[in-house]
Amino acid sequence: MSFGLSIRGITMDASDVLSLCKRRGFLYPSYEIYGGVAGLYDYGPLGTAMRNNIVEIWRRLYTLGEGFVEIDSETIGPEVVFKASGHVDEFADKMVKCKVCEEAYRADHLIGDRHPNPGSLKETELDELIRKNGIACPGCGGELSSVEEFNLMFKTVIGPGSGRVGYLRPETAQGIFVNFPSLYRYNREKLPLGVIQVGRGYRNEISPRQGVIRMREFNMMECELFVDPEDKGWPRFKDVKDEKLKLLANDGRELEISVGEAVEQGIICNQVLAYFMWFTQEFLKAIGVDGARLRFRQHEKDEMAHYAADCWDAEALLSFGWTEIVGIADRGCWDLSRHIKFSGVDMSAFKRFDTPQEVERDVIKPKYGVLGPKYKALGSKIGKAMEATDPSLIQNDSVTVEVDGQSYVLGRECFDVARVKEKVSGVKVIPHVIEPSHGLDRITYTCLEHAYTKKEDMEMLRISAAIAPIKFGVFPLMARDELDKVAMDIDQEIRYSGIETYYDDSGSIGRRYARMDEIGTPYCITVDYQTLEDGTVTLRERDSQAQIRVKVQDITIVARAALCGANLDQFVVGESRA
RNA sequence: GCGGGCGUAGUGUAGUUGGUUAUCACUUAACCUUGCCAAGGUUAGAACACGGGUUCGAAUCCCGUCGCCCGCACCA
Repeated sequence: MSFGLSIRGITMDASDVLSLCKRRGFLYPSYEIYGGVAGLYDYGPLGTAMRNNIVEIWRRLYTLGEGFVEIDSETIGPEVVFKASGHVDEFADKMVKCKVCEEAYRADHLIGDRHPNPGSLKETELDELIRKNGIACPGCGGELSSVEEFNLMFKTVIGPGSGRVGYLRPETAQGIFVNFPSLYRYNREKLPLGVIQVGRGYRNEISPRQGVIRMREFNMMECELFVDPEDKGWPRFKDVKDEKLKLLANDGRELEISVGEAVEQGIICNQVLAYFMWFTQEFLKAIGVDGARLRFRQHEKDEMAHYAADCWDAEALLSFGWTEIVGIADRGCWDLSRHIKFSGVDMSAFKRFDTPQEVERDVIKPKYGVLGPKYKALGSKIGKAMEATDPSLIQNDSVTVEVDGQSYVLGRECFDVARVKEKVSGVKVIPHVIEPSHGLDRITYTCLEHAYTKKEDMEMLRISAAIAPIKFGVFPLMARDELDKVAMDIDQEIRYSGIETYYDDSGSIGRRYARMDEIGTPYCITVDYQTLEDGTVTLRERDSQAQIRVKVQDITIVARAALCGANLDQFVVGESRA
């Protein structure tokens, strides 16, 4: 594919990156002293710091930038939540496999109409039906294995004894949906309402592979944006409509196109989805994901999740191939509708009209004076039922209502039809949900792999300064003659100003620079003999290896300016060094 | 779950017709040295995945377990 060609030449072995990550404290395989567990990884000191930086940038973009709110919901949920979300049925498939061709099938599908409700059967019952009916592999006719449940959610029990069945959440999203009524009230009953959540999700993957790309316990940053279903525009869309996106549409087209055109041409189904695709792209670039190795791929129609109306994945090119790191879906009203159905709670939003509308309509007015004597105690019940009946249902001058399971036909003598005026100040709508959902571990790993460079056995991470776990290395050129003391003071001053540093006085200066390069520290400050004479130090930039001299007294201001990517010329004293 | 491959210091490795104290490099730490990009020296630390068997003797052969990697399948 054409996006691949532009990056040909960057060949990467994930094991190099993972090896460095383990060696330098970014990632450790979990429980390694016991042999490890596939699909579980721990973040080391540097990995944790870096991931925290990514989360903080993301959080600020959504809360400060877009005015969204953040919540933190539980990771354990009762079964009904995941019945409503569809995960219980989607996850807990009863599977059989052909012993010959190894094709896997859903057991209940194979039963077909040999049973009225195959989906309700237990494994042993399914087994029995398959054997009794001599059902074989539909593909090759081979013998089938016994039925096994493939449950990709971690099941648990809430409370002692037999308790309630619960699951570890497979996504953070449901925690937002179930809180929608409270959040909507919090937002003073207005749409749009954006809610974000950062947290862990759990999926008992059959076969986790590829390092942190598919984990059994993983970190997500999810946003659920509730919008008016009839208005999927976005106020800031006009500001970004000329920005470019690289798209791989599900009609097979690959194109680089502006956000505005993509919506006009119907490639992306609405403004708000397109806006957040751009927003996602900017976020990813800001933390150091390589734009040349980033694209958006539209889900195939049959690939689309059970809830999605349209879905685009932000994919990064990694050594494993193009890998989904963010999914941006229009989930329509699916989630809220399901929770309405399962909980019985009204989770609609009230869409107030600008001016209340007067609506005239006909209503049935029962004549209680006639109903009472005729039906006695049932009279008022029948009357209420008649009031609730639409006058268009009147047939042959009579209306039929059902009360306590009994039908009553009421003739014209029992009611009038009257025209009434009603004030309607709005309508109830079920909000639609736009969901940018980020795989935090995959994003973190992408930053590491895209930052990884190797020159003649020298490995380094060109991590963006914004997310680098250590911002400044501080060294004395020699650990003597007071140089170390001065360097320690500078180190402390920068740390106390809120910037992460690493003090190092062991080994040659080159080795110390190399150590910092390897963990992606963008800048190093070195105290040398000139420092003692004129109060200046060298500031060395990682990628260019260029050095400038700056005043010790300016050091925290310079440090801050450097991290913001500001031009440092105004701080330079004397000659710079290549 | 199936098929294949593989488990030796933090990392990468040598070592299998069974044979003394398990090789080398990098890394790490301490000291010396070192006036800006992985210099050098001395010393130190650190490994045969686990369990059982065969044998006078097992990293090496056999059996089992566990784990990892790759493919198949699965992937909301």
